[in-house]
Amino acid sequence: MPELDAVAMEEGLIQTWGEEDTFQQSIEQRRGKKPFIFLEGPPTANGKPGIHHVVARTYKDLVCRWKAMEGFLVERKGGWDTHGLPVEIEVQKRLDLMSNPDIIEFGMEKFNDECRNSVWTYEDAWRKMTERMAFWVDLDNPYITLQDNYIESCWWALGEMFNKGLLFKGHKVLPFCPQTGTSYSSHEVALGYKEVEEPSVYVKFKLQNDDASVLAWTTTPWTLPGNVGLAVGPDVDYIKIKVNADSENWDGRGGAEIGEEMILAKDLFKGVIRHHCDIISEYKGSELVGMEYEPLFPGAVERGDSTTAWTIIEADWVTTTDGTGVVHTAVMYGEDDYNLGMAVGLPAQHTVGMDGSFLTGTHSELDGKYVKDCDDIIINLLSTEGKLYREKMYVHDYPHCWRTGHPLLYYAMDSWFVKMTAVKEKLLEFNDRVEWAPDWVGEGRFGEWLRNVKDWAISRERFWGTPLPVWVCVDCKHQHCISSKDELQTMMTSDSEMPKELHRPYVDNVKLNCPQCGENMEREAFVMDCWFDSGCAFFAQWHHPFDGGEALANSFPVDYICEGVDQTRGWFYTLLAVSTTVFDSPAYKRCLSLGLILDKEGKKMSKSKGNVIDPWDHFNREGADASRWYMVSAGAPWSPMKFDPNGVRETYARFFLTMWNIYRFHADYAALDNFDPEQSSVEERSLLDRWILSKTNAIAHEFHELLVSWDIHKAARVLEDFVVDDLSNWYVRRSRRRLWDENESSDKASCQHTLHEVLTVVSRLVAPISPFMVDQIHRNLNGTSVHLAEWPLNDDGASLPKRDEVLEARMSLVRQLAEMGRKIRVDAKRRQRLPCAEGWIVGGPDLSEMHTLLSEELNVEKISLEEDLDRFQKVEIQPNRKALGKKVRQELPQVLQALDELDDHEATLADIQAGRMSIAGFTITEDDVVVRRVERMGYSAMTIEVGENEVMIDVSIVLDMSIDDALLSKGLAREIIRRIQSKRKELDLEMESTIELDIWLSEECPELVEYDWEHVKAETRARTATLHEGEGPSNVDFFEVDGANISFKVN
RNA sequence: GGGCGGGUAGCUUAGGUUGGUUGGAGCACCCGGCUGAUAACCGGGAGGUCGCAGGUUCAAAUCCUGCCUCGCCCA
Repeated sequence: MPELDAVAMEEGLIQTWGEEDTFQQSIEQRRGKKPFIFLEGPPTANGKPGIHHVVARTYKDLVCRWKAMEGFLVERKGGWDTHGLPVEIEVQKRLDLMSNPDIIEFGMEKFNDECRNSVWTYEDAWRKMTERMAFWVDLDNPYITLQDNYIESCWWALGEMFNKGLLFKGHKVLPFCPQTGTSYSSHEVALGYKEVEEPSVYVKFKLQNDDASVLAWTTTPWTLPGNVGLAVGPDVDYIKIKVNADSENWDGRGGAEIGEEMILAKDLFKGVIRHHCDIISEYKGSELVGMEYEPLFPGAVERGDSTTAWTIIEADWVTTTDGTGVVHTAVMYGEDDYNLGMAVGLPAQHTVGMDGSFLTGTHSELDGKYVKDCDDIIINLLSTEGKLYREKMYVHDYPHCWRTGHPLLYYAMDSWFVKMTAVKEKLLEFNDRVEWAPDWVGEGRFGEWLRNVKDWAISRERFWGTPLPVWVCVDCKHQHCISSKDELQTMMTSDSEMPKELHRPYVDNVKLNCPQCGENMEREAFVMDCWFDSGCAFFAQWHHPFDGGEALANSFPVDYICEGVDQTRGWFYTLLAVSTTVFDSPAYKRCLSLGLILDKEGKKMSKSKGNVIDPWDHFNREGADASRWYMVSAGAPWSPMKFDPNGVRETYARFFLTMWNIYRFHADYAALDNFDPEQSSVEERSLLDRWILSKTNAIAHEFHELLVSWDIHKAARVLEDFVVDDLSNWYVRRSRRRLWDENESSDKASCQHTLHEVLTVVSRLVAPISPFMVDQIHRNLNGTSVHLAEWPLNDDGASLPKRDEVLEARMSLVRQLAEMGRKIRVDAKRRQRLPCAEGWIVGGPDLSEMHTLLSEELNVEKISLEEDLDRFQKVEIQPNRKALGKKVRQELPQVLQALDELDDHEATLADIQAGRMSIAGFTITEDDVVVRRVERMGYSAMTIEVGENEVMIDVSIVLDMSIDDALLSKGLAREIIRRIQSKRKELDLEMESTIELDIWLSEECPELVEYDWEHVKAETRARTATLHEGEGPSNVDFFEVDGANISFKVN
């Protein structure tokens, strides 16, 4: 058996899987079985795959593999997300196209071609990563969001929403750059914050039926012509002041006459008003509501049918942290403003065009000018009209265009919405049906989001995406939403052509005949939010409803999705949004939400920080098995994971190497003995075998239960501990001698069968998480791939070996006693190789069957059960704090101290039993104390408490530390054996080859008796052996024990 | 500002719902031991204000309140 090269083994298996098409087989062999539907959240292949993608794909894969082994039909269709802003930005950067007009000039067709190509930049890298990490998914027949079929399904879904009256056109206030003609996502906005100093103004709004003015503050004077309302907090306190004297130090324009009256928030008045004045009355904000004021720029905005325009209105978000407690409201230039305006019916009219300059008719001095150049003009206008109280320079962070550096304007853009607020109750109800892991993401984070659901703005003023299939009549404004290619064909005008594909600019050229008036209809020039695309994945992947009706019927709602927690408001939401509005159903039954991946310092991984981990570093070093196992066992799936590269190394060394060596131990001897599990059978298993088989049963059940409850990390840890601690460090360690036996023995066969069985079960349990090494092991043991095998729990564990809990408990005790024995030896400075003559177990259950195990482990000649408890043990009384605390409460410290000061525990126990014991006025009963039997001083011994709950027993182990010649001889033999064995290993001898041995014992050596010498010869496979007295020649190996020199030579 | 989650040894973490003996592991470090499956393993040592401050209690890592801090999402 060659040394382990995990990477080579994994690469070899990938090839094997490719050749025998194991993935396809694993599906085909379960054809006809109940399906388990996994939906792949489509990645975008225009970014390089990173370690976080490996994490997500591991969780996706392991659940699918597990379910497949459970007997489900688990088809796994791949998918690619190919639309969206990041794609366009990438291309824009490369081609230096700064703005939408630039793109149009460059040519939309060419631009979209570039986008289409750019989408596949890293497809190969994704494929390689996917294959190398063994994520089994069908990448040869994936769904792709840019394909016409996919788009047609999305159109159909939008058509359904339109027909249900859920689609409407409104405005959305977005950060907008007039220079590039582009609105920005929050991500892009974050790129361009700059600290700037700008004029802010306190403006007097003269009331209609009152002498006073209301004072409002704004940092964007250019929005003042658009003012149509003043917002106050209903519970905020406001005051009316009257100027009674001039200000002593005035800076800049503006001012106030003596006798002038102004209204503002009480809390802010001191910081705002520079004049001497009297407070003449106080109001709650709610009392001001409804008061009318004079428009600042008459005629800039048409009143229309609004009854609330230029009045005071209430808004609960108004605070007194800055300004005047009165918020100037220009409906089209702020999100709060817009929402408030819609709620109370303010006119929604622009005063600024999309080029960033004032519209004609705003004001003669402003019309046609770029708004940011008008601050000064506006301030002057206000000042000369007596409408300015103060100006003040203001420093703040303001978002700027990350390309041009110009300030962004918050601007109400035309936008199409899905009326999610209309289906809020449904969303909540459907969400309740989803099994979330962890549950708090569903109830908390996601539930919170749904309870505050907003209408979904689904249109984007972009080029590369699913075109919005809404056409509007140029004449009668009738709207129509196209639901299919056929419908498009039927409705388009005779001079339109069917688009060559369902993208811009081709669809833009199609005109429809208006069913209302017969005029032409033109498409609304938007593309859809790419989240809409992916939200349609569960049916669009089958081209529903045009094809694959059956595929959908069998696969909806899907059983399982799994993505990062950042998808809560992304994909998790859009799937539910689409399924609720279109299908009146949840989209998925189970959702595993994964934590973010951080570097080992807990920082987010990002290219700029340079702390991104390349998965290939680990694939090529420890392999994909260790990488996957590490990621899964490092913490709960939903916890943020600090990725420590060293952890992968540890996982490899501790778990995989150990597992491989267990396998190799079995395989080496199986090969020597021509072991065949089919041919031979075994009547009776030894105690050790029955124990590890019982543990295997227990661990398989536990592992399964933990997977079911999504505690995947705990499952992995439990299994790892079993393999390392139970299987390797106890079962195999204590079984080595059994397989060394060269004769056929039933005990050896029992051991081989046991290892074969246990390794088979372990392989199957590990397979979903780390699919490589265990497949190799399973193939070698059973001749078939583990991925085609049955899950060990499929028959509720009936095929697993028998459980024997009594045996498990006893073995657990023996192992604890072994540990104690080793500790005793260290304390007594007794070398492990020097045997002890005798050992005693005091108390506890009958472990006589296991005495041999223990004596071998502890190198004790003989272990026996000591019946006379008092020989090595004494009674000790300890407080039962729980019982005593309830009884004596605050007297507990005294009682504890009194108990601690007892010296004759034996007598005290008698008193307690007789009811004669009392402390601080409390009678101490047997329930108040724990009676323990612990080792007596002066013995090399240790005691442990074993049992459960009520029945606790003390068990001690005692070792005899005396030395005699027989022991010394045995110890010497063992020293010699160990040196020669390591020499054999050093010489790289075959296990079965024999040697010629010479030993020289110096005078100081204890006598090596004949029996032990024979033992040396047998153990070291010495063909000839000679024992010399005195110092050995200088050219041979030599070592020292207890001051005596021993030399030896191996040929 | 709001919601959710975290903060335990140098590092990674268990425990926390049910308050009760000395807060468990692994890695790394030191000492010792063992070894013909093992790159391992076993025993010991050192390393902890269980984020901080209050509170409840005879008793708090655990329950309560406030704060600090990190992460994500939202505003």
